[in-house]
Amino acid sequence: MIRSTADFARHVGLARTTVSRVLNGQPGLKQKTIDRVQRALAETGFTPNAHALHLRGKRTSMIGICMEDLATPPAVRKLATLQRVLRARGFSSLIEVFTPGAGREVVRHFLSLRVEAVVFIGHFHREEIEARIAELIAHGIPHLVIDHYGLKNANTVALDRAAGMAAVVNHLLDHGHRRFGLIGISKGPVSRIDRLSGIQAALSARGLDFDACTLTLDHLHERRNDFQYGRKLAASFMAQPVRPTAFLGHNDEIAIGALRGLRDAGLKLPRDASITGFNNQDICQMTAPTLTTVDQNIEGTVATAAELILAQLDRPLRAKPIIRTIEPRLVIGDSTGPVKA
Amino acid sequence: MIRSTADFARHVGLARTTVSRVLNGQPGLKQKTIDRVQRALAETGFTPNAHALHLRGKRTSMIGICMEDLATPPAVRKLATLQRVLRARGFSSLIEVFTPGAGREVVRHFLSLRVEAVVFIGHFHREEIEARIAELIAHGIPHLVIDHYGLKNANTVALDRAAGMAAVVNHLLDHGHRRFGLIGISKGPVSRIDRLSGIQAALSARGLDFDACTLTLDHLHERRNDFQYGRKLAASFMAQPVRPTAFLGHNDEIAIGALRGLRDAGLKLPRDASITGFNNQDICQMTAPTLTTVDQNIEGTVATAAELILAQLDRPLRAKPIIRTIEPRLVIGDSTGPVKA
DNA sequence: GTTTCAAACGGACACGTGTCCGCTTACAAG
DNA sequence: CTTGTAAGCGGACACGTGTCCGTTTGAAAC
Repeated sequence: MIRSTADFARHVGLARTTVSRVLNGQPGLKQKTIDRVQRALAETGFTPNAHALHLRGKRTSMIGICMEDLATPPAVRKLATLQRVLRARGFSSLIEVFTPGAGREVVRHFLSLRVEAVVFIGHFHREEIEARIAELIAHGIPHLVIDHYGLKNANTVALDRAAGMAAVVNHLLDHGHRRFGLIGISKGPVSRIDRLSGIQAALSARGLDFDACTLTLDHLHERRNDFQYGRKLAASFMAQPVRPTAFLGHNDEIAIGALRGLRDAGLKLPRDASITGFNNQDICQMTAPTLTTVDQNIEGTVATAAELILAQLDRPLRAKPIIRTIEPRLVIGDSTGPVKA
Repeated sequence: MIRSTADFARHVGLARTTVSRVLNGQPGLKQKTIDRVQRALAETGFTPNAHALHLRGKRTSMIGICMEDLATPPAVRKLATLQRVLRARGFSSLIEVFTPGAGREVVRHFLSLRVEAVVFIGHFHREEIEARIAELIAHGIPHLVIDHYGLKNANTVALDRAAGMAAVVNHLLDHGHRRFGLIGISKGPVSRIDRLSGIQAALSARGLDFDACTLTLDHLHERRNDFQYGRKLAASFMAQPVRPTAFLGHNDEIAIGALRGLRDAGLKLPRDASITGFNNQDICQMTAPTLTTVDQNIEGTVATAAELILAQLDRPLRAKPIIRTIEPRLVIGDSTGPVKA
């Protein structure tokens, strides 16, 4: 078994140094010798040990990617896109799921492998990820966070979810809606570009009061962010004495669940109610009616992210964190329409 | 910047060898010294260079994973599950998309990184993947193929799709159906465990003729395996003089597309027609009616795959390929029912 | 002050690689 | 046959690590 250039050179019948010079394209070699080595290379499939190369000073060309999870379609699409972009630039992707509490091990592992940068995709436990980022900075390793906006000292690329929700709300306001049901959009700690702040901004821009215009029933069911949760919430809304004319879903699954819940209650959409999702997943086109939603512009997000990461590789570490906001795009489907007269 | 145990030892004020002995838990050290090193370790976050460790003889604990694509939900679920299982066993996952023509580079890259095994997930260009597997065998690297059944000399774990389709067909036969429309299930080269062979087997087991009982219109539209394709196919079926009473979808998306197409044409399901999918994705529970489908048992598949891969690591390479077949499970939804009287 | 011994030190080596550099070939020109 | 030179040979080194082993240190015991 050929395990080293020494083995390989023996196999070809040349000195190790000569083979090495061929492999690295150095001059002063007879064409015949070069051909001989190339042929043996193709035959045996020998590949120099990447670890030894790195030890000698070669860059690892590895990028660590920490995923919040590998279950939600938008997260996976970001990962897939990022992997493709990085691969095209000659980098390989080391992927780990950043489970709460195991973050330290994940980042240590990346550090021990001397990755050139670490990308985080998703939303994380704030203190934990900030500690990891601080660790990376201390080691001089570039990092980038996709999605989780508002972290201290973190280079971030995040969708302007507020703008997305504002577009949705404006679209519905234009259709005459004034009472909004929030499906899975809870009130809590909010950053500048979160969904809730976008709703608030859009409403107050038209002189409407947020609390008067919106209704949330999230406390009635265990929060799950999926189809069944949306369905249950819709049923609960139907049981209310006065119900909203439009429903804002936290994501597409939950919106489709709510859509189903409303139809179960006998409503025709968009005649009797409007409903919107978020993310523009494939399923938005599979429902009847098709779902009005917000496209994340994942291509743009990842392109920006890749650019930022790669730009950091050869330069010294920046002191000031880089923040980029991605503009979403409203995708109008058949699930929204004029408010019922 | 601390880049080596030498740097780190200098930082702590100890000899490199002493630090190394602490890191590797050797005896004969004063507790005070151990504590001093541990503390500095926690403070600086120093991690020994994994590449140097491997050069010294330590295993890489890396597994290469070749994906056919990262876009289809079942493939991603397999990846996510496999990654989780491997991580739990202390292995990290190096993921690459195996684009046609680039297979050689991907495998070479894995070899240069001295991965301990390579897993392929999906269906690939037959000759290319067989060449890659031969290359891996020649290098003494264990491999495993998930899904692509029938490859020469390949260790394989694959779903028995024939059994899945047979279960579906039997379910429909029990409901009195005798005319089946194939939605995206084309006749072509077929392996023993492919969907088509399952349909054929189930029909002939009841003395029915395959060609008389099935109808395919795949030639009418460009093959795409998605929602829109299913929808178009359903419309085409509706235009036929005699139409099937049951439709067999190649996957869930296509089935849901067909379901939509049939409803567009005014049919009520399952009263006027039955329809089935394949894969048991989340969306099967989101449609009205819910979709009868076939569950892949991804957990079982991946558990088997992981077990096989890990079992190969410490033993010498087997001469005979290992083949495991996974039994699917019929999931009955509301999209199938008795044939219209 | 002397002895004793645990504990730390530090030089060496191997792992696989690329590169430098002095040495040995072999072949062609004279 | 002598000389010149291009081409290949092979020893050495560094990279970061763990481990072996002989040497030094320092504090406790006497």
